[in-house]
Amino acid sequence: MDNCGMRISARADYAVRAALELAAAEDDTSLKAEAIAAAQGIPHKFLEGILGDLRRGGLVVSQRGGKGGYRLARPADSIAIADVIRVADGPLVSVRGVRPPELSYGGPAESLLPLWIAVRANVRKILGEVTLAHVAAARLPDDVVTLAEDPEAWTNP
Amino acid sequence: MDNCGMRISARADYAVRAALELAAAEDDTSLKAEAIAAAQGIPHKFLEGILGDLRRGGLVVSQRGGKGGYRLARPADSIAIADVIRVADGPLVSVRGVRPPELSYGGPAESLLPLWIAVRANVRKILGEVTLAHVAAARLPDDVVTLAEDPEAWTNP
DNA sequence: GCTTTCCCTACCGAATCACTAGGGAAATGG
DNA sequence: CCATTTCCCTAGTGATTCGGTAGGGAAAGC
Repeated sequence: MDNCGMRISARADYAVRAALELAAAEDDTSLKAEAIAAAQGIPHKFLEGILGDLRRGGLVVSQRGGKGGYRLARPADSIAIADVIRVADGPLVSVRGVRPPELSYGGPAESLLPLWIAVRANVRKILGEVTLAHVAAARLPDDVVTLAEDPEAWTNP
Repeated sequence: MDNCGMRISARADYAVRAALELAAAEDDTSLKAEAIAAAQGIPHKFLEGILGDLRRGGLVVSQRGGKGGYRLARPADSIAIADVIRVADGPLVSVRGVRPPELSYGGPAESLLPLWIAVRANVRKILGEVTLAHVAAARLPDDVVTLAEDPEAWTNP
């Protein structure tokens, strides 16, 4: 009972932070996994696996050898946070392990499906519009800033 | 890698559906756990545990014996979906198991915190304004309907 | 050929998830 | 009082996932 309705996994969090380090260093210099791990306090071998996913997902390119490392495959302003999470951790939102459109509800729960869809659409809207460049430059889009400025958004329960 | 960034657990989904059955039956008749389980296709003993949480959370009252069962402790239009999820499953949104305000990020990830806060605020806004009465009557608030009407919201990714 | 770095597979303990089992306690009906 | 019904509580369980480790192999550069 002490978990949470919706959680962002360590994988997703680490993936985004690693991508942000790459976005910040973006001037053709590539960063080594070990450097990213140190900068963000992420276990190095665990991070290697995540960076592999980002590479297989086409978000990052890698180079081996002495001057090797990772860099973004595309400009930072063309990679949304949602892209990173999806590549590292699968679909953005799911209910009981399946994606909302695959659900079917009966009786008074029938309108639950459109509700989950609305929640998902909203999460998509935010995480799909905010890019690595936005976060790395600490310049979030206006609507996101508005949401985050509300002091009530920072209170716990 | 095939999970999801944000998931709604079976507990939360079941809890909301059970509460919706109670909301629909709301004319002082109480429903037995077995009846709710059958109506929504939820494993009966599992549901009993969830109903216990709802009772301890003050959302539901119970009565034992032949004419016993469960009913809502308050009118259905005063119970938000968020209330049900929180009681059944803990905080609405968390990152790596902790709630956003307890996080601390460094370097280019510094603006990640306000981003998670904004996501959480948005989820709260929807799930906090939609009540059991809304869903049970299939009359969602206008802004939620608008979100759910967009055909793009129903496409997978 | 040597170092550096990425890359891959496998493994691990602990926790969590979704559920089940079994019985005890109260309310009702007779 | 007794039987039935229903909720209530504790404990357990198999499967999966989570977060992380270990070890070595393959390529790039000097």
